[in-house]
Formats: sequence, C-alpha cells, structure tokens
Amino acid sequence: MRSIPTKRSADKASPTPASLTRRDATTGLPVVKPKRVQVKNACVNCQKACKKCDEARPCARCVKFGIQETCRDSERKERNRGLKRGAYKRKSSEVYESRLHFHKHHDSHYEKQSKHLLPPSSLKASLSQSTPTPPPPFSQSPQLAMAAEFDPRAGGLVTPILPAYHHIYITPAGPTDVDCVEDDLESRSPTPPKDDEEKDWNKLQVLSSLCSAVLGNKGKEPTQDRHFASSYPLKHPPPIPDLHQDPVSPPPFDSLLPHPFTNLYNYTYLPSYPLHHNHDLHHHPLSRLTHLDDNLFIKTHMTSLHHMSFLRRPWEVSEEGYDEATVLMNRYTEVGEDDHEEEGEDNSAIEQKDVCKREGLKVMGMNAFASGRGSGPRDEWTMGFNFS
DNA sequence: GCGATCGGACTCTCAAGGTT
DNA sequence: ACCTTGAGAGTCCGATCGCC
Ligand SMILES: [Zn+2]
Ligand SMILES: [Zn+2]
Repeated sequence: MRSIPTKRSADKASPTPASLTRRDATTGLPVVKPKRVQVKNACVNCQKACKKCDEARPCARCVKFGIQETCRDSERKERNRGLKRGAYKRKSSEVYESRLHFHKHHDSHYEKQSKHLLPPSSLKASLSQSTPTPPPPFSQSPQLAMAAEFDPRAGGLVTPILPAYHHIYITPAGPTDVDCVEDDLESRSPTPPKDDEEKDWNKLQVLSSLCSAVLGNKGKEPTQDRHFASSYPLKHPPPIPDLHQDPVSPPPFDSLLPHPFTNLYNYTYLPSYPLHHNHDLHHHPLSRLTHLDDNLFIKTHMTSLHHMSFLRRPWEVSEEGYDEATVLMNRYTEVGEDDHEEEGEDNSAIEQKDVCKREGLKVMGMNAFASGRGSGPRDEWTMGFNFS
C-alpha cells in the first residue's frame, strides 16, 4: 500500500535499480544479491515508514523506537474478483521452434525422415488439429498437496503447509505467440542457445545428481532403454533436445513420424530420453527421465519451479517412506560449516552438500503428490528446490 | 550520524485462463 | 481437475533531506 506522498524537496536523484549487478570492489567479480524476503504483513508503523518489518508483534523496529503499543498488522485489501484478463501468451511455441531447429540442422537420418514425412503443411495441420488425447500413463504434475517447509535456521523441517507455488523467476527462453509461429514457421531462423537456457541446464544437472544421491543411487546411469509405457499419441511432435548438449539421447524414433491415418505422433517414452509433461504447455527440452531400477525412476523437469519427482511403481508411498525421504532430504541439503565431520557420511553426500552450497540450492519443500485421481494413495514424491 | 520520507524495484498472491 | 500466467497488492531498498 502506498502512503500518501508528502512533499520531499529536490528529490531528483535517480534511484539505483536493485537488479543492477554490482561488482566486488576488490575482486571485480559480480556480487549476486540474495533474493529479498518479505513479511506477509508488515505492521502499520513499518508500512508507513516503508521499512522492513518482521513477523513478531511488536516487531523489532517498533521495539527499537519504543512504539510497541501501536504495532499491529496493517489491513490488507480483499482481492477483486471477476476481472477479465484476456488471453494469456503461450510459451509452448519454444517446442515447435526447437523441433524446427532440429529438422533443419541435425542428424541427416532424422532430417531425411522428417523431410519426407513431415512437410511444413502436415506440421501446420497437426498444430491446429484437435483430436482428443488419451490420458498419459501417469500424472506428472506437481501439486503441493502436502508439504513441509524447510528452514535451515529452525534446524530442518518444520511442519506447516506450504502455500501453492513459489514462482521462481527463471525464464528459459523468450515467449512467443503460437499464432506467430504458425504464420511464420518457415521463415524463422534457428536461434542460438541463450545464456539463461545454459544456466537452467546447469541447474538441471545439479538437480539430477542431487536426486540420485538422495535416493542412494550414487549417480548410476541407466543401463538400457526400456519402454516406460507403450506410448501415447500427441497432437504435436514431441520437442527435440539440443543434440549438441545432449548427444547421447537421441529422440525416440517413432515419435518423429506422424501416424499415417491419425496424423498423431506416437510418443514412446524411453528413460534416457527427456520426459515430457502430458500438458503441452509444459513441454521443455530440459526435462529428463532417469530409470534407476524396475520400480524407481527420477523425473527432473522445470516449469516455473525447479523440481524433481521420485516416482515409484506401484504408486504407493507409505508414511514411513515419506519420513525417510524427509530425513534424507535434510541430510543432503542442510549445509552447515561442520557438516563434513558428520559420522558415517560418505563422500557422495559431502559432494552433494558442496554442490548445493556452491549453487545456492535450497530445499523449498517436499510433497506427497496427489494425482488427478483425487484423494487416495500418493502417486509421486516431489521435491521443490529454490535457487536463491 | 540518525531518523523521516518516499520513488519505484522487487516480491508474493491467487483468480483467470488454457488444456486435458 | 490441473496448472500456468500475470496483474494487482504489498514490501522495503536505498537515495535524499533536515536536524542535532
Ligand atoms: Zn514492523
Ligand atoms: Zn511494528
């Protein structure tokens, strides 16, 4: 809430943008500012002064100035309902651009196939087609149905429920309009990888290794491709990974070929191939599925929140399992100075802690995941990570 | 040096919108 | 039902000024 401005004489200075990257005076290296944390509700005094408040009542600032008796929560407006917002922009066009890029510039074998079987007209046709898609083999969406908040200062996990998403402001690539892509599909030139994308990729690698460590898998690579599920048809061709970055994971062959009658893409999941969300909007080349054993695999992917999921078949997560995972998560992410002396800790755990520390990786929460089937057994364990 | 002031950058929430 | 988007609402950084 903005207080009524009182006159401030000769305020002509331009405020320093907080987003501006500063440099360390001695090293010259850029100093990364930690994300500012706000209280949910500032007290009336701090709000009026535009100063930092805290959760306590009276708050520290009011105590400091001896005005504790007037320290109370400020009122918050109720949010307006019924406001029309207009159509949202879609980010899924990245997928099509990525695919186009692939067809134009990668592996000649695939290129030949796609040129032959996937002329621009059929791609356009498939983009606008609206054939119903059967449900995917499992639900892959993170729903923070049950969550525990992680607070290292409080000594680990505290039990309150997390709010819904905590958005994390990392955008892999600039959003474009689908209409625009459809209209301009052929004239588009491939775009070089962006810095942000590279950073996201690095973070994904950290997530993957952390995930392996938490599960005690010690980074074991999947030994063979297995069909996770037979396949399911997609309206659009699946996204293509960047083969420069990920040369060992060719796309599943049949996914490149639209079915001759349905014109749908039969997408077969292979563990070493990036897993994609059933939701078109979530398709992202930086998704990955890693098989650990017959019943356990890891999905790492990124939407607005970096997260990864432990998936178990059959879909049963016992309370003991949940607790166990919580303990593990704490063990691998609670990074303290003297952690390395912890008894019985293996090198892998220490490594993971170092990685977390270096990358500023913080556990945000872990959730037992409630699937689209409503209440009942949890399908998926999800860990939310926050790169601060 | 300290408190008051406040522009605007930054953060967070949550209903609308889009998709299955 | 699920899940992202993004505008609105709110927080508070940091620059400036006046006072002692
Ligand atoms: Zn306060
Ligand atoms: Zn207060």
